[in-house]
Amino acid sequence: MLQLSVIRQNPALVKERLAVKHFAETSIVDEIVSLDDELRKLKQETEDTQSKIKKLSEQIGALLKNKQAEEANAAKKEVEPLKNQLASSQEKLNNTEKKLNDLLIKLPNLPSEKVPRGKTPEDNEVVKEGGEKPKLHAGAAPHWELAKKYKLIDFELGNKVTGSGFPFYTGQGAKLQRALIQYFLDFNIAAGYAEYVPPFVVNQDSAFGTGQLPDKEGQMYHVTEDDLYLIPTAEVPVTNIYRNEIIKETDLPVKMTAYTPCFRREAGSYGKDVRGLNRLHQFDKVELVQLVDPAKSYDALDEMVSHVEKLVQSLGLPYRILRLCGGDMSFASALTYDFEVFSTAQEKWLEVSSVSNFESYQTNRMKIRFRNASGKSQLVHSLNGSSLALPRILASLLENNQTEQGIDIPGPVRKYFGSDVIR
RNA sequence: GGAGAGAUGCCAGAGUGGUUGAAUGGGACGGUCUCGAAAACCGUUGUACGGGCAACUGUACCGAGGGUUCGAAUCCCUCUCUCUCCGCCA
Repeated sequence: MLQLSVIRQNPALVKERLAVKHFAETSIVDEIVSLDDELRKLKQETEDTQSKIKKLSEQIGALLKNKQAEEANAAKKEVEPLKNQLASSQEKLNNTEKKLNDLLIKLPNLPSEKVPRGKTPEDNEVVKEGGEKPKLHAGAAPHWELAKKYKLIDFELGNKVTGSGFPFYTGQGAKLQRALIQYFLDFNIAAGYAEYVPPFVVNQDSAFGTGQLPDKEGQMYHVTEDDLYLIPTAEVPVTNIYRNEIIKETDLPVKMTAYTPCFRREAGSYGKDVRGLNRLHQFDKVELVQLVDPAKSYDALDEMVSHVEKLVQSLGLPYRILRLCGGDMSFASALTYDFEVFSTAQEKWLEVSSVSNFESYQTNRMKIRFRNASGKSQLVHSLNGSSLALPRILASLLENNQTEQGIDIPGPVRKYFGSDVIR
């Protein structure tokens, strides 16, 4: 969530920035400012009363030690009305605090200066295009047909065992999936990211910390019996590793990578986009997370974008990088770059990575801080990005690399896959 | 799942109602000493929020949430987690 101090210092600027995200309820900002004023007054009031009670209690203690029972009783009488007063101002304080918090949670992160204006995906800015779109032979097939032809993925079997959106990867398909994961992880580790295998379910606090709750509750699978959520991305458990921690400045930047399956209910999204591997309820992804000094977070973002770009390039896929417009970016993000690869047989761009700087939006919820040079604790900035989401990479790879003889495996993946081609 | 024990500062570990934000030891940091280092000695060593230009100051925090009391780390209740034993099991 946004830092209260930012809102207090410049409510007008906050409103102006929120407009870029097409966030309409700007009156919330004014409400927050006035609730904050009220909160400080109540706090002062409460603390004054507490202070008085504390002093009297100390006196009572001293009196009793001196066996001055009568004086002690008199002092006790004095405390009584103060306690009533305390109870009532404390109740007001709690109510105000809760109201303030509820409103604070409703505000999305402020978009950075670089975010293009605009409302829909068409307004996203293409900042770069790379790679070659291949010319496919006549009769080239979309990936779901190739998957069937080479027995790589069994969608029907997934339907039978679980339901739609939960495919089986079989034989060479399973092996290719595993090879890609391992290649991606090694690529990240070589760039200084520490590998984790996190839990695939998280508790409420963690889901709240990265912004999935309360905003995107319907997006996650909820294990009600234990009140746990299946992770929609490794970002959730991995970023939460540092929840409520103060990181040593010398340990920054913290760079982490993790492979996990991701579970998304995708409620209400059916139709043409869900064909084949395009949109699944369970998919594999290798994720990057960084926790950095706030002064360096945009450099870190650039570095992550270029890291992911190198990875995509190494696979030889045609790609483009988009800077998301205010209307298309996520609630918690300040600036997001999406990577899309071209799926030649479908003639469609598929999103395979989303790299974002969340500034202090997540870390303020999670209280992830570091101690700065002057000894003060300060929120770090959090960033994350996919490197990469497997199914759409697989889809694009199958389609773009198909020949009449088989499917070519990209150079760097061959040693993991153990072969140059799928036949 | 059953029985028992426990949760205190960076760590270990005292503290069972009254100057306890918390003994003691270790670690870390600063200093003295040294050519340098070790040892020894001295000192410092929490977080959050509020007030103040600042020195400073108020409040809260001893797993979490409630309660008893003039006063709670300390007593009571609920929850969570950890450990030991038994059961089950990849």
